[in-house]
Amino acid sequence: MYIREEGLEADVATLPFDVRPAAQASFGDYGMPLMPWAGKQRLGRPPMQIAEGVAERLRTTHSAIIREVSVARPGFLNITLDQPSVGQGILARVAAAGEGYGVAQAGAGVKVVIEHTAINSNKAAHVGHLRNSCVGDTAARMLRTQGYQVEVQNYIDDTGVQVADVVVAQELIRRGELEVEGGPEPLPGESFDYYCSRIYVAVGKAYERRPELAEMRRAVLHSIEHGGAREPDLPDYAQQAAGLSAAIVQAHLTTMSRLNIYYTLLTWESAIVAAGLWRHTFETLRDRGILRKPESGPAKGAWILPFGEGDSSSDEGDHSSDKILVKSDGTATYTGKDIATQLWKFGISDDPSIGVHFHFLPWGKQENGEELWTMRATATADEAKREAPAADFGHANRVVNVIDVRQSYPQQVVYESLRRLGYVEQAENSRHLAYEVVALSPAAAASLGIDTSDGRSSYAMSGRKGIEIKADDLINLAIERLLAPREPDAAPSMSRATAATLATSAIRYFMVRFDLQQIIVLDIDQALRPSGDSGVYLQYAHARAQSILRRLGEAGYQAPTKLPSLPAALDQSEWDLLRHIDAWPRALAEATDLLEPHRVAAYAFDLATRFSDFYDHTSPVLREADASVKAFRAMLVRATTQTLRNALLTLGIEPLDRL
RNA sequence: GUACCCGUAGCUCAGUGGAUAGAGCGUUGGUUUGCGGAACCAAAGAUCGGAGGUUCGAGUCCUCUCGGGUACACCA
Repeated sequence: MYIREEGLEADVATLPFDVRPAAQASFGDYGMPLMPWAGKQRLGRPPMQIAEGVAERLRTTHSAIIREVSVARPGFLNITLDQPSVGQGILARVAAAGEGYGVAQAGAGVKVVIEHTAINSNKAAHVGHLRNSCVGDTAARMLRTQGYQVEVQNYIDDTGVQVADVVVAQELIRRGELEVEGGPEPLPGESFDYYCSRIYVAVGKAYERRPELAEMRRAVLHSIEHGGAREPDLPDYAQQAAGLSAAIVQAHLTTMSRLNIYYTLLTWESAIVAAGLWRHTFETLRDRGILRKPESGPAKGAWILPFGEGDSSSDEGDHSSDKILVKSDGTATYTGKDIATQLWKFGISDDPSIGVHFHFLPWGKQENGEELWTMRATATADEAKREAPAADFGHANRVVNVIDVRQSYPQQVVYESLRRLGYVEQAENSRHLAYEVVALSPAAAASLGIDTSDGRSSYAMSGRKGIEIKADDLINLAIERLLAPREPDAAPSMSRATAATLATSAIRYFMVRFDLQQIIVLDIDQALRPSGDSGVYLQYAHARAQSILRRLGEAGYQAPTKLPSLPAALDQSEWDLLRHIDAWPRALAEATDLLEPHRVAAYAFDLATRFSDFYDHTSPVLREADASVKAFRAMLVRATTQTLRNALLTLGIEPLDRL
């Protein structure tokens, strides 16, 4: 309008409309820099003059929601809103949307397969895996709010040496040849995955002392990878390994369900190999001339994917930038099988003529009531009756792989392979959601008996060496700390169930509140702190708000569902709270587009602090005499709980109504 | 060697190229009668690792550099 009236030649669409919340309350509510409009390529006049001009036009429109328009150097347009009318609109929107406040349809009709957790099936989950699962589960929940159809897959590498190692450990224990810290038998109350972690560490030490065990390890691994091929007098290692993997995965699922983390489908590396998906993928890559088989050099006899600029050498020796997909003994590498899995996720291996067929069978009901499915290469006639159609799984438009940042290079190889096979669109719709690792603080490391006298600021975990904090241990410790009386003589103040929910809140919040590229140096006290910027604080804010609503109801007060008008003057804390509630749908949509869960955590914390502000700066709703003020505040509290509730659910935290 | 990530208050971290860089923890001092104090208020605490550059404007973008981490395996 300004441009037209001034008779200026400019394409309005090219001008940035960069409206943002004001940096300071004294500027107004929203600000918009008009400096970018000033350049010679744009309007060609000083920014202050433009700002004055636009401000004048805005003033003369007499909009109901704008109370004041001002201008500040060097060219900001500041807008102060009419609080009663804008606030009324915000409250009405939240009330109308309810649980759907923040929900959008940007992803309608788009199927996303998101893979997370993916813990090797030979040991218990540790806090590093927890970050993966919490980030992945939160991302899945975020995607669902935007209308995406989300399938959560948990990929289990059940064929590698780590599983073989536990089988070797069991065999050595049977022969009475393995020394295990804590004893070779499961301890009373010890879960199976914990027991396996223990004997896994023990067998690792045994390998160092007894090099001749390498032969046994190789035999077990070969048996697992080829199934059936075994000496008649030896145990069936393949079957033993399969049973082991299933039991450990079940233990992982139990751990994750304590944190409200659930899945749609378990995918197994053994099934991908057994169904011929890997063989088909390999043959396709080979037949299209994408692979090479060097006759000499370090990769002699292996099938490689040429990658990068060729070979390079450094002080540490020669490196090939090629990626080996098939080892010289004919077995596939991790990356090779990852390419096959990625193709399947997109539904590319669907063609019946390929002959790759998976059976999808129920694994069991999860605690959230949803069925978990598993994927197998074969099924008995009986099982086939319970099978789900293969079309229900995979066939994604977009694939998200939640894997730590150290796997960036292999992931890049996977996506590049898709591209070279001609699946350019699928390659572009593949996303490696990379996160940094969890390391241990010196205090945490010392608690595991590690020598920290070298003064390093953090210590890497290692499941192989037993240097790790297990997920269940952290959860249990959190519960104990919450149950511990705050005053020396006081009785426990909450039930065990409440403490468990709070522990979940604290841990999930802690695991996602950092930027993904930030290494988390885990300090137990910091992670489980129940005050300040924490999941527990969010729960208290929510419970306090709920308690106000509950007591209003008990007093027979019926809050109106619609307000004829708001009080003319709002308290600053009321206005700040309203504006932040208003920001939720946009904050959630942006966080989801960027797949940055920490933004949701930050939003929830900001909302909770603004509610606390409001709570402490206004007189109690319960005793409010002025009917219109009471109605407004009751609705504001209701809108707050609704928004906070929606944010907590997105974070996978079950909101508590009372503590 | 090559590539990527991190460096912001004593500590742990936020921070769309935009106005006076924000939280939590810790420190110091406050808040009883009023809806749950695991809360709130106030104070102190930052030449955003360093040097150049681009820009009307840089913690944010570019180049160089210093410190820390990771990857470049027929491991997983």
